[in-house]
Amino acid sequence: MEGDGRGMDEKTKSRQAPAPPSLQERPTLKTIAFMTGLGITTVSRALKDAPDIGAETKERVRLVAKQVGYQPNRAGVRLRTGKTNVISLVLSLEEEVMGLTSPIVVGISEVLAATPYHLVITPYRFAKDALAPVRYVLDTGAADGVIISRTEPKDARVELMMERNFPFATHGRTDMGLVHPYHDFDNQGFAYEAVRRLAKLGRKRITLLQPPPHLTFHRHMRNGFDEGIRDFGVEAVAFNAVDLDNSLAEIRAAFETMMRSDGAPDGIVSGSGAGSIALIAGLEAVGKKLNQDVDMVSKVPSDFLSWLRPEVITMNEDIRHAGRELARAVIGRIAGLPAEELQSLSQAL
Amino acid sequence: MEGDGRGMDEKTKSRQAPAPPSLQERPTLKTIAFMTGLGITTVSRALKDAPDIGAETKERVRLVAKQVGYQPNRAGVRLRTGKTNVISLVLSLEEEVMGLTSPIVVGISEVLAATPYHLVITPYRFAKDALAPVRYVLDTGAADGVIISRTEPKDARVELMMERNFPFATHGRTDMGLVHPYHDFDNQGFAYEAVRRLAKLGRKRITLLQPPPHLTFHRHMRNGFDEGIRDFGVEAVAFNAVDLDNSLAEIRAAFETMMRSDGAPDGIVSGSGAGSIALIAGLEAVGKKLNQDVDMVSKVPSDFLSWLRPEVITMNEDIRHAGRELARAVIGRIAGLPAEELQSLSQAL
DNA sequence: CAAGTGAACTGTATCGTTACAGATTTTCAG
DNA sequence: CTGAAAATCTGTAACGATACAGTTCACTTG
Repeated sequence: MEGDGRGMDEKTKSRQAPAPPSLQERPTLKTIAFMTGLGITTVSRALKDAPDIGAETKERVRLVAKQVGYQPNRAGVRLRTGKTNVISLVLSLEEEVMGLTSPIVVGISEVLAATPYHLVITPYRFAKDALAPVRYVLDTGAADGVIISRTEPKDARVELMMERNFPFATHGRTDMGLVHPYHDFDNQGFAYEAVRRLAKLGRKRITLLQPPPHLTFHRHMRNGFDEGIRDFGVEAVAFNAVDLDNSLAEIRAAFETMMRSDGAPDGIVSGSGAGSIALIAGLEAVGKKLNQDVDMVSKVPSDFLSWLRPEVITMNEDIRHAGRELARAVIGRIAGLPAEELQSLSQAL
Repeated sequence: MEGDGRGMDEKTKSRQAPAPPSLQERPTLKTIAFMTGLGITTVSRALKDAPDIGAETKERVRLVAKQVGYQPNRAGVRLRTGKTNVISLVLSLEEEVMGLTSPIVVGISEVLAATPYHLVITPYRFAKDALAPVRYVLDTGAADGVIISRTEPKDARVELMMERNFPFATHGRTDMGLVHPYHDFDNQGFAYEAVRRLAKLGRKRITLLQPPPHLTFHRHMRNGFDEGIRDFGVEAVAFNAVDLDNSLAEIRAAFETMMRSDGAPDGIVSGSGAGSIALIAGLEAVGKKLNQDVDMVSKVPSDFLSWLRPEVITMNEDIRHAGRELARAVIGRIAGLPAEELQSLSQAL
């Protein structure tokens, strides 16, 4: 077990001459101080490359520190300075459709690996509790920075963190006139391009499986879609019964109903890979065929859909990359870079 | 920002009569001590329900603590006691096939939410570095417990943590004669049942897309498969060119080759949903059809495969449940429960 | 009524680190 | 050679919590 403390005070040591630190334990500043004959403060400052420490001393300290494998005790630093070296990824336990979470986590981890930051998952159960985990982090100082997703145009979390001047990055943009770090996928571009391709294939009546209306990227995707409809002279078919947050079963059922109706579309734009699966199932349930009765363009997180339904036109969203960008953004914010420089948008591959 | 400290010492306070804690800041024991007129120690012990504190006092302290929203400072506790209240999930950044990570994380989070534990992701990049993150946690005391996956029969990580008597749980079993907490899916049962079903469908020549040989569940799945082959009087077709760790493209290519060869199988057992997709692609590339030329049974993490290829017989592995079990297991271990009681095996749904 | 007992409470030191205010030595201008 | 400024280095206190060793004080008990 072990590490930071022992949970038991050893016999009180004489106050003046500090006993030599046990060499068995994990090295601390005291260990290095003892080995170099310097004071603890000096060692601390030497490792920080402070200007009032001699060059040769710094070298010596660094050498010994490396030799004994010194790593600052996180609890000590945190207690003294308030710096946690933690980035918190705030996750909804509900949005468990098709695990987009994994690649984000991997992307973030990749970037954090080269830093002293640890990644902590801070979950919340229901959409209405989204503010709670953020508040928790702010109130308890549990992290130095936060990454959130499922961003809304007027996002209370963003507002709160801006107000407290707390470093964060959002997956998705907001629309409140507040400048903050974000990474987003160009959903507008995606939807526009999707409509273009369908139109080019001769499709006339196009529908969209869209994100839930309260999320920002609903607007983006919707805008791109609507522009496409206008620019390419095709017709939009409303599909508002369900959105990407519905279960696959619900999407399938709703789409099946739609495809049986009179005004069934002949072109489909799907905002997610998982949703596409449900759409395809619904489609085929009514006996229609891809590339024949309808065409479909889908945003996908990986290319597995192409393996099973090569007829679907896929546009790839690199979520792992999003994770990397988000991690860079928060860290940049913590380092004090201006938010303007920490915004990025990525295109479909 | 903030929380734990201010990174700046306020003007030195008089030593004897401790200044009243600022009411603006986050409450500490000192705050409660001041409000109740008790000593800091008393407050601490009252909140711990120590036997030497009066019942009425405890009640008073609890009330005030709740009132001001007291939450123990994690850094303080950690520094003093070594207890981190952190569970570390050690993850390979490579095993990024089809994100099984998400549901595990969600499952763990669900359980930890009701405890003071936080979930920290500790990644490692390459298989050969698997020991490094575990060593890191042990050496730095970064967590109170660890969860690992991709367990091997002789697993160096398990050995190390057992030796140091460090609480952990493994996703998958080991085979070293060491008793430790684990959760595992019954891969043997799965493979046996899979063969049974294929045999029942009249399939005679059956092959297996298996896990990489160094992982424990390779043996389990293999054993179940081999037993099935024996018990149901069918023939096993070797497929050793690739395993579940290969890329989908590689699996597909290898399988295509196999299906073109003389001894092509007519029944397939697939150890993963992602692998199945590659197999199906390979299969169809050579013009063969499911339910016709071949039948296939696949272990899947969710039922989306059934949506696109209902012909495939699927057996569900509930990975989220695995996450929950693993979290319970580590916590149980930390609480001192015997390892024997913290082992679980789950069947396909 | 002195001494002992137990209940209830508290002060001190400490975990590892860093901010701050010295302390000591060296170096030089005058 | 003197005094002051640099250049280096160091002790102390504090962050918040807890283990330990008391301290108080009301009661028993003989």
